[in-house]
Amino acid sequence: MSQFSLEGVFNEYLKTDPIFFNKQALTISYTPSNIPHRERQIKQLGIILATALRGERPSNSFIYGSTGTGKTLVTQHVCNALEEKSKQLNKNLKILYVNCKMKRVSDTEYRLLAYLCEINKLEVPKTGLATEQIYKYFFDSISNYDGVLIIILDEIDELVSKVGDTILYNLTRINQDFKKCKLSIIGISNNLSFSNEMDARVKSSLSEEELIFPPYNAVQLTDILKHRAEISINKGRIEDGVIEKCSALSAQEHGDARRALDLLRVAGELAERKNKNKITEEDVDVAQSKIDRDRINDAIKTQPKQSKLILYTIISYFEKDDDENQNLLTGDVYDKYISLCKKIKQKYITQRRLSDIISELDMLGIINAKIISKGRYGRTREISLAIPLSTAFRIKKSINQDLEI
DNA sequence: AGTCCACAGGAAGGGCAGGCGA
DNA sequence: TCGCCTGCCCTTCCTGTGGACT
Repeated sequence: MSQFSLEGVFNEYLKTDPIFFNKQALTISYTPSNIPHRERQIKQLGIILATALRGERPSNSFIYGSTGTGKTLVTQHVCNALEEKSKQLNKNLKILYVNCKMKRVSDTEYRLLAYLCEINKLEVPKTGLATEQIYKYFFDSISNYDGVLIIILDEIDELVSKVGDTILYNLTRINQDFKKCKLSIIGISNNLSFSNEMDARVKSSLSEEELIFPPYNAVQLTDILKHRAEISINKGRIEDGVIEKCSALSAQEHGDARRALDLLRVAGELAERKNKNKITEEDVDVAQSKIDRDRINDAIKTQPKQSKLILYTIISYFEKDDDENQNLLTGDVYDKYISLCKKIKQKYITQRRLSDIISELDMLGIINAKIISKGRYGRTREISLAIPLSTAFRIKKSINQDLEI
């Protein structure tokens, strides 16, 4: 067996001329000192929250905008500044930030409250208590707090779709029940039509102020990327057109700045690994497919066994390149899925459940499931793959290894 | 205009795993 | 260990629906 030397790998790496000098600046966790093209929103939110500096309750606000439009960044930026200022003025201000999408942290009423307790420095069990009890703990913890409390609920649409709006209703009641604590809620949502899904009372008390974050266009994205590249990538290491390409690709995807930053970062990493002098447009292309692949792989890894089996069934169907070109319908998937389960001696689920799983796979962007009506022959979903065949085959292979089909 | 197909998808609840306090 | 709680995955039962067919 040939002995390969890690020492060699490390030395080789250290010999290369690094492309980045501060890669952190190209990640979402980085908060830049200035946020281009969001001046209006920063000012608007600043005006709303400034009332906290006089010890008054800021209006509840709702922030809308699709992914990567700077909602979270702007909110955190304004809140940080507010916190700083309130310290100078010796005012009581507490800001609790929760990302409602984080699995196992805040995707249920109980977990959200437990998390709020936790970041409010109150220890509660992660599970085991009645939800009422956890409400009591949280309310007790803030009932005597004399000051302004701002709760930021990021991805609030996820929360409401999973657990309903009861929790929001209960939170908005705090101001009536407690005299000292002045609570303001900032809801951040990717879904523009989301507020229509809420109870009218919750909606009216939550949306006292509304801010809209429009998607960035390609020119604005270029601007943002140039600014970030300056503080993260060594001079002269980006080929002309790379930043523009990242911007253009991301502008197509609803003006998502996060995506643009990821593209540039991953392209840089790829170029660095190949020991290239400059990041090229070709690296951006490779980065694009790598990001898609990683996203899908991560999504599939966390899926339950039955989801994997169903996805396996669907991919197997498209693998056969017979010229029938027939559409795959829910009923077909179910039949094929049942025979697969019988073949490998697995328990199988009902069609009702399968229907839900197909919806989930659709939402994950792995398949397209369009509802169609075939008139006399019923109403069903037409299923196709939303990912390249090559990626699908790779996924199938990994499910195969995982489940030993 | 009415029928009927093949589902979609809502509602309610079961069973199990896992965590907690007593 | 037991009882209680939540989360997750699932089933059962049900109503709703778009459009080809009669």
